[in-house]
Amino acid sequence: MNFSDKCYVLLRQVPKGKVTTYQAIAHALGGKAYRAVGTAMAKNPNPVKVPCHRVVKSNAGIGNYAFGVDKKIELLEKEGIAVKNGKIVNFADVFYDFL
DNA sequence: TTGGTGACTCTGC
DNA sequence: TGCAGAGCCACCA
Repeated sequence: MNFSDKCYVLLRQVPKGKVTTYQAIAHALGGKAYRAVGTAMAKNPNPVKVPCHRVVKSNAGIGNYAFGVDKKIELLEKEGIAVKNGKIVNFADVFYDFL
């Protein structure tokens, strides 16, 4: 299992209605490979099984998404996560940590 | 083997 | 408080 696969496994633990961050995933994998997490998400082979739209920036920003930021926001709002001005509303409430 | 790249983060000003 | 630059790390050619 490579780094990307580990990212995907962690991500699948994030329940619907919650989000996590690139930073949290990197820390859970025992490092500071924030950018590598982003790279892994960008190459996500199966967006259906791996909810990469639930990964946001550590400052509550949306970050990016393979199908566009608008699509990412749409998916998040469908799960009950409010997004305003490109940021997660009540970020602390919906944040999922792997600890 | 190595250098470039990127869906980011952190720190200093 | 906001911005810019440096740093980080895995992946790929």
